[in-house]
Amino acid sequence: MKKKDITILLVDDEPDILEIVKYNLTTEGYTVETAENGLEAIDKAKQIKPQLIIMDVMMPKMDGMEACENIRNIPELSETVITFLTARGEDYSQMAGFEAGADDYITKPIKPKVLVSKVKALLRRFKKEAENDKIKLGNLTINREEYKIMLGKKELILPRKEFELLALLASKPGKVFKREEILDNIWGNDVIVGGRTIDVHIRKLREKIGDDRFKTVKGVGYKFVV
Amino acid sequence: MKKKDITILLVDDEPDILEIVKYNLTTEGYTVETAENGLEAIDKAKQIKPQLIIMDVMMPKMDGMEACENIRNIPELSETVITFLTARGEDYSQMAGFEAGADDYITKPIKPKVLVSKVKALLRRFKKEAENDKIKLGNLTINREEYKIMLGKKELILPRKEFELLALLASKPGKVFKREEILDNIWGNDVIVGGRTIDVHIRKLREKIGDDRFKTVKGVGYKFVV
DNA sequence: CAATTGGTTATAAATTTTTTATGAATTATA
DNA sequence: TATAATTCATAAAAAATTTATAACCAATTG
Repeated sequence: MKKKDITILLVDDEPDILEIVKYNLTTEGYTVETAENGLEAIDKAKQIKPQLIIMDVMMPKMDGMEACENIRNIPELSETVITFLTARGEDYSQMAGFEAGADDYITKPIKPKVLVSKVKALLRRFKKEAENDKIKLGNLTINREEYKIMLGKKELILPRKEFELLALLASKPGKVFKREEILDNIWGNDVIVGGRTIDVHIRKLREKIGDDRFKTVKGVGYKFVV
Repeated sequence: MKKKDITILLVDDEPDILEIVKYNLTTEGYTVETAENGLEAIDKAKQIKPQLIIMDVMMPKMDGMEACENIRNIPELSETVITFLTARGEDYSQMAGFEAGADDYITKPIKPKVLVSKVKALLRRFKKEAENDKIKLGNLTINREEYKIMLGKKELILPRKEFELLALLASKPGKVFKREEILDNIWGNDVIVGGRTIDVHIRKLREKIGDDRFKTVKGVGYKFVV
């Protein structure tokens, strides 16, 4: 499952919060839907079957708690993770919230990074499904679960960075991944590495997987070809 | 959109910070404007419509927070990304800033490389616009994602400049692109190249794609014909 | 501490890009 | 029309950029 296919339902009565949280999650690549109160949330949840619901506790019409209980009773949403937005210190709501079936809390005021990493953590189990997917390309199989590569009959164990790089390039054979793109995906955009780091990893992959599978597009990046 | 067309508004009351950050971003190729307080920032933002505003939180006359709120209320700047400069550990500012409509934070002390990569990340969504599309013209297909050309059944890999030139001309078949226009688009306004550079690239394209596809309009420029 | 991994650096190699020089084509002009 | 002046085409050389690779170092792991 790609990030884009992960839908998050965001419920809050303050448009400002909706906007900024939605922005941050959308930027991360998730699909985000919004609702402004509990009733609307239940409706939307039924429709879009989100993987995650982020919901304010206090809302007009129907508060988060009540909505949560309702949603928990909908069988097709049993897999959905529900997390509450709550003002820091509102301990009582947490207790009550857990009884209502919430999985986690995010405290206000919201910090973008905390929010995003929390969401990622909560969605990990959904991503795992995707990660378990084996990528098969000709005689090459990338098995994420066991972190190994099958090259024909031969089994290869790659170090993490090499594995990730291969997995990235192989996730879209033919596509040229720009250096910047590779760095963002595998190193993260805060990590600074020298200009030759990618080359070195590519070389190692070429040694192990085969020289001809990795094409250099000079001035642009690299691509994996089948 | 080329980097040069991306304008960043930098707001800080310390001239040292302005200078060093401006230097780093200018070196990267961005156009950088500066302001020294919130009031000036709002003025300038209206004028130059920057894609990104990097603003100190604490400033005289009007602090970053207030300026941020103001800017967020200007419709034509709704797409502008705002990020704060904040001393590490100033958590309180993050909370408040988030509510004021900030998108991200950069913590002081500023590390140039981190700054630059962060800026790149923030601007990514603007750049993404023009990136992913195939141009099809008769038996010629320009595939930007894979950085390759299909000429009938034949696959061609062009060097970057040639690829960009072809993509530019082919983006409007029939239109005559003036030399100046080509230079602006592919080399950028401030890169100075000799008078024969374009010709040479055209010749290479003619060799690879076909002599008759590129028409010379003497005294004006070149056009691509189908 | 030995082995592995992730990363850097220096240098070589490859390729791309630009310039240069010369001739051809076109346009302007006497 | 002949001549001069522009402008472009082309091949080849030169310069600049970008990548490949080996060797090395630091951090981590067991």
